[in-house]
Amino acid sequence: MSGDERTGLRERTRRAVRAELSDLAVRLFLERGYERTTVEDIAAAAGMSKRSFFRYFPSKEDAVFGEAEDVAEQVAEAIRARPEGEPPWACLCAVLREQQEAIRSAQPGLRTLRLIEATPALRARLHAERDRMRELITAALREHSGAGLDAFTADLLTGTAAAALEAADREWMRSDGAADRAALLDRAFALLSPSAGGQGIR
Amino acid sequence: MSGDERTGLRERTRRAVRAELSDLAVRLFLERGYERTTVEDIAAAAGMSKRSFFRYFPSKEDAVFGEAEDVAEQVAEAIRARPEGEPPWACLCAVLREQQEAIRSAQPGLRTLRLIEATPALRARLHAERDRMRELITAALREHSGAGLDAFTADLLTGTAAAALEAADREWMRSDGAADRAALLDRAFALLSPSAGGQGIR
DNA sequence: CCGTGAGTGTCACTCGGTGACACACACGCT
DNA sequence: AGCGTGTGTGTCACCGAGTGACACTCACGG
Repeated sequence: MSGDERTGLRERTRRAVRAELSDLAVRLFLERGYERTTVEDIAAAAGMSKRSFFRYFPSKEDAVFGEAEDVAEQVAEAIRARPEGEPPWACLCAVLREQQEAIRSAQPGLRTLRLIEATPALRARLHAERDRMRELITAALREHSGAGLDAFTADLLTGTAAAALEAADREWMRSDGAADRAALLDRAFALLSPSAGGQGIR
Repeated sequence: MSGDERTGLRERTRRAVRAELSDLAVRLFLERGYERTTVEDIAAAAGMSKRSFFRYFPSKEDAVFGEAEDVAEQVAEAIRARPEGEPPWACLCAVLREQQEAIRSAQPGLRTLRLIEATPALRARLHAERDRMRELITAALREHSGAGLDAFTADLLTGTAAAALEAADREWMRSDGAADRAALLDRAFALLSPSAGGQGIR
């Protein structure tokens, strides 16, 4: 190897091209729509061949989702680090509250989110991503809570937590990004835990 | 028109071919996997051309999902028919309990469900379907509950209900179809409504 | 017997995605 | 200097899901 200060030259240029390509792709999708923009359009606009596009992204969708660092691993880790004997729902709430910044920074911004929302293929992809994460988190939660937590209840718990996150996200989008996401998440959890004194979900 | 007893001859034969084709497709998918089975394989096995397959189903996926009658419309109707002033969560629980037979008879059976579970493309499609239904139901719920129910809470409610249904379904699949789905759904709702006396989710 | 229309096969095409090959360029080595 | 070698690239050929267009063939009613 040669002059690889920090992260290596090749890796750096590759990342730069990827980012530029992703940016370009999203811009074109927003202008002309996802379906009406072909991979060849993007490649041509970037001055490369279709084949080269696929050397940067395994699929057209991936140009939108870009990196999507695996925040699920981090959340799972945080769950395992929780005090033993803590009730699973409290554990989930606490971790999601703690990690919400990390979760969101790993997700697309408002304008990209709108694009995804409006495009069936991208929505499907987002769902798949979230499903994968939920599975990891469910496993971590069961590991944390021992034999007292059956698979059924664990599914229900993570499913409910996902609903809270999603409702908060949707409300945030409705407000054009103006709403306080942390406060929304708190509100969602409060509604789901009527014991806390609120009027709850009922 | 000619001899159209009941539903019309053409319509009947069309339905019959569709059903046969769908059956054949699912069988092939289970044998050789969804991705490794081409539309041409299915068409050939059914003695028709690829083009004709697409005259019966708009896409390969649709051969699996078949009819999927719109049960969401029915559920929305049931929500609107509920007594005025009923709290939204109670309304949701009651309607989903009442309609669960209808909901399930409109959904694929165990073996098809497993196929879907194992195939990313089909999972995505199922999610999309469920999303569409959830939107209809959310709208109906807001209509039923008047101005007291904001969009955020409505999203949270239907999202949570969806989590209950999904958890019940997953447990049912885990039990190879042996579990009592109605009882599972009741358990899920009970866990989500700790006020009822159970230990709840916390 | 003749029209009409629905169902079909065939062909050509688009678009996402993959494999194979050849070329160019930058590096490290002797 | 010349030589490999690895990495990025373009090109070409291909597959599979869909779509559009056109021609054919039956079964039907007139």
